[in-house]
Amino acid sequence: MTADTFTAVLWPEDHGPRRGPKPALSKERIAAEAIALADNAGLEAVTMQRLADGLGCAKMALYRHVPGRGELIALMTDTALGTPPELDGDWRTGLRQWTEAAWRGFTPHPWLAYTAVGPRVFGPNELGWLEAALGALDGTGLGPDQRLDVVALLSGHVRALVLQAGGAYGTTEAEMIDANHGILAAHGDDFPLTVAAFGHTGTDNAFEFGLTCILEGVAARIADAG
Amino acid sequence: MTADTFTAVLWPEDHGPRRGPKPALSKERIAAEAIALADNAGLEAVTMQRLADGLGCAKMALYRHVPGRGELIALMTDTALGTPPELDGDWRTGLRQWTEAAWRGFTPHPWLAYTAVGPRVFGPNELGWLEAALGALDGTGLGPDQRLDVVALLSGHVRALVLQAGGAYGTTEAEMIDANHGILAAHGDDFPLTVAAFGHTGTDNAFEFGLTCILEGVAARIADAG
DNA sequence: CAGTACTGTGTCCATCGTACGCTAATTAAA
DNA sequence: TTTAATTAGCGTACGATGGACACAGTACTG
Repeated sequence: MTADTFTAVLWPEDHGPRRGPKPALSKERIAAEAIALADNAGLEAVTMQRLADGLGCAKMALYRHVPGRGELIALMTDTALGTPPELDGDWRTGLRQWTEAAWRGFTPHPWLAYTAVGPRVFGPNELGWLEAALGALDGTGLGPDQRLDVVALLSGHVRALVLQAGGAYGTTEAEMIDANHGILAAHGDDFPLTVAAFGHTGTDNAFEFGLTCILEGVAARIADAG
Repeated sequence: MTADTFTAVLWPEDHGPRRGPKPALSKERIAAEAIALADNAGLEAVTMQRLADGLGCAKMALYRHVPGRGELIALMTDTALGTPPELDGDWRTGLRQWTEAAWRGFTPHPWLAYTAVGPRVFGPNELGWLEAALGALDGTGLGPDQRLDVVALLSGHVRALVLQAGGAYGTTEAEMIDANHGILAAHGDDFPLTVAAFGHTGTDNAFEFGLTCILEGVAARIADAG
């Protein structure tokens, strides 16, 4: 019931010639403006009013093109994901390319980590990304379930890193870091290992570390299966 | 500035004897009721009004104990996380215990996957979980940054699995699955591998698969470092 | 007993998503 | 060419939300 409206927005059908006035708005324009808004001011800044202001139209005009806010966010999400990358090489280099492309794609749109998550209706771009990753795993001895697990593992890693690097919008990331430093200064005796871990300046590449770990583990499973 | 209020809620200071009327409410009661509400009806059902109704008080009474909704959610989060587990054995069995305990802890509170994420002010329980995981990694040759990376990897895996298993609250998970089946039925020609992957009934244990992959990869890095 | 600090409450407000009906524009049918 | 059907954008209105603020009563302190 509600899911139908998501499908309608994400998979538009080509209607014939329409009758009324020429539309001044379009799903594409709305999505582009909403994405820009979310990139600049965070997802919670994407309100119907602000969106309409940015587009120079009335708030209610948006509802002619998008049934509601949820569907709008789904549309933003699939649009911002963009078209999937072309992969080459064996499964390992292919998956590495895939994950790095996803990382590059997510970085300018940190809010994707909140919207491209959980049970949801897939859009064409998202399905394309999934298909590309499964293509890299084709020919390995992994079963269908396990291939999906691997994709979930890699996309989960990208999301986690985006969240870690990104920052909450309500309060600044620097504020949070300050607050946590203050907490550790006050209660650090109870958490010595944590204090020690945060004491060192983080110079390593968390994305690379996690990606290598995952691919190493997947290689072991492929070796098992083969 | 805003982060201060989070610290104040999560790390309460012991004030001396207070003067006014005996409080009928407490942070603990509020948190418990809010957690129950979120477990039953989803995080977005946790509204100040409903929370007050459940507690039998006026909406504004809540603000005497919790400065705002954000801080309330932070409090719910740290409370629902509970106390960290005791680990034994080598790093590998310790981390496995840790991750399985987190998985068991998250399952009754799927909304944790949305709240225990991103830059945020840590509460005592959350720091305790972190300390426990770092304890398991103590003695391995990994550097401080890499230890934090491992913990992020494991907690990210738990979150991803909770989201996958849980379900969106707005629309039923079954609805979403139906919608996606319809989409694949209509546009499946463009995504043959995806169709094939979803065609098989998922009998595997995604949590176990991912956990094993990650631990295998971490073992390789520890071997490198050692 | 006075004063003071604190809890719970009622009222009020800006903002949010969105339902509904009107108007004007455009094309299909007569 | 007229007329009817359909559609885009808009204005108004409504319920729900988070929260500011002032006021009441209550308990401890002097």
